[in-house]
Amino acid sequence: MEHTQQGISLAVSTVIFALRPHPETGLSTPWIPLVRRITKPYEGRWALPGGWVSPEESLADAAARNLLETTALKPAYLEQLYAFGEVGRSPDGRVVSIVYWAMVRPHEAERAAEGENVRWHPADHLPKLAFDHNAIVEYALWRLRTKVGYSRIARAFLGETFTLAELREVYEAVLQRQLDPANFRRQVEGSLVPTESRVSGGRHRPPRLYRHDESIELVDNGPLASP
Amino acid sequence: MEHTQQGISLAVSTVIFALRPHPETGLSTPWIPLVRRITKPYEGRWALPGGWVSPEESLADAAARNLLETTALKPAYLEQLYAFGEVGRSPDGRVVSIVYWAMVRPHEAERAAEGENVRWHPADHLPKLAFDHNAIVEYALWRLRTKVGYSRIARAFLGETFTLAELREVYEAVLQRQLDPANFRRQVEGSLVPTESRVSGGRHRPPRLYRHDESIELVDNGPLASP
DNA sequence: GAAATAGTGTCTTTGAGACAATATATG
DNA sequence: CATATATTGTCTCAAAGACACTATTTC
Repeated sequence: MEHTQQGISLAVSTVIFALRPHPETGLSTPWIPLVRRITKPYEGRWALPGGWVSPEESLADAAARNLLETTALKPAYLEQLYAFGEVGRSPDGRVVSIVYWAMVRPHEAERAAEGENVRWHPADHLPKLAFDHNAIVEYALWRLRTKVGYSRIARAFLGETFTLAELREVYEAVLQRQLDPANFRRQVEGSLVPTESRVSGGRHRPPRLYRHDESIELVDNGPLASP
Repeated sequence: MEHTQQGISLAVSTVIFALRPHPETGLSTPWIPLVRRITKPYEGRWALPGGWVSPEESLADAAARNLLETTALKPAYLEQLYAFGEVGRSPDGRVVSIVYWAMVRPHEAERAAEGENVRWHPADHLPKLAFDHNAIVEYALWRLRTKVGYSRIARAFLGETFTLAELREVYEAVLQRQLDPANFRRQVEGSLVPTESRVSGGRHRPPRLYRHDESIELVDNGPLASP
């Protein structure tokens, strides 16, 4: 195990969210990729993707690199969640984990390397994970739901253009409740740019496509970022 | 310098807030204690109190211990702020700092050990600090102001009992604007327990004393805390 | 035209805030 | 009683939500 001269190891892990249909209800719901541990503490258990921080990379870079290496995913949004450093959280030495959380677009999520040791799970129905990772995912879910309520990050789950129905379905998937289409439109319309395109093909009035207002930053660069 | 086997040092620092009169306006405003650096990187500069994390203590314990050692203060509220880990933030090796922020009561703040190398400063008018500490204080101030708006932490600046005017002055000091006494009363009254005591002595109608609703937790135990 | 969703209009409720009015202490 | 703050009352405005209604496409 790598560790500091202090005898403390510094790790980075990431809770990666993508939206997929729920296995039972079929409704869109958050999923996360987990990695099966192949080394000693908690061997065989599912865990959050992560690894050690190297001296030449920032914490966010370490999170992004690790995410790419273990799942081949590039996140549309990445934000620091919390630093977990309780003494007994790893049975095998002292580990402080800086945990990030991320959102990936559905097209990106399909490319995710899935296999024997990497698999997606519905975030609200996880097996018993290694370390304190169950509690960490709970907290990340809480942060996702809270932040969707007061910011515009929900659109990180979508592509370049989208209909209001698609955006509403993202909110419904995250918040796990139905939203009124009429009221929803009024709430988000001001921060969206309408395009001239519409989506035809459905057996109903074709909806307009919208685009993100580019003046709104999607990536969280942390408190030190200059605006 | 202590550092990990990874070659990364793990530090803890704390932004400690107490309310005192502003040197110019005389109005109550947030102050923070700073420590003068007596060792090489940024020697002579003011910096946030902090130190290295030892393997036997949690991050929050390390913050509280360090706070006690350098300023002799016990916080009424302590919460993790952010983990700062940019590569170049210390000119002398790689340092990752887990930063906490704290609130202390006025009675406690008076006991603070002040001297040549420890001094209180108004948080909105600081000298050029060591490392990235100016930006960190900015962020802590932002967190304090934001959180006062949607939670009940403001009362961590007060003692056991207090009048509504005293509580309102805390909000006014943090938010830096006047609040209507009538509307303020209605907003906070539901979460306070009225006592039978009143404060006499002023040349006006004596105000009632209130107490915290004990069912509301003041200390932030982090996302892993079981409720 | 039937079905289905897109999109608009309107009413109610709720909370924040401005501000007037009344209450009760001290000197 | 004058003064000063405590405390209550009332009005306005804005946002959220419920829900009726109109629009436009495919089949």
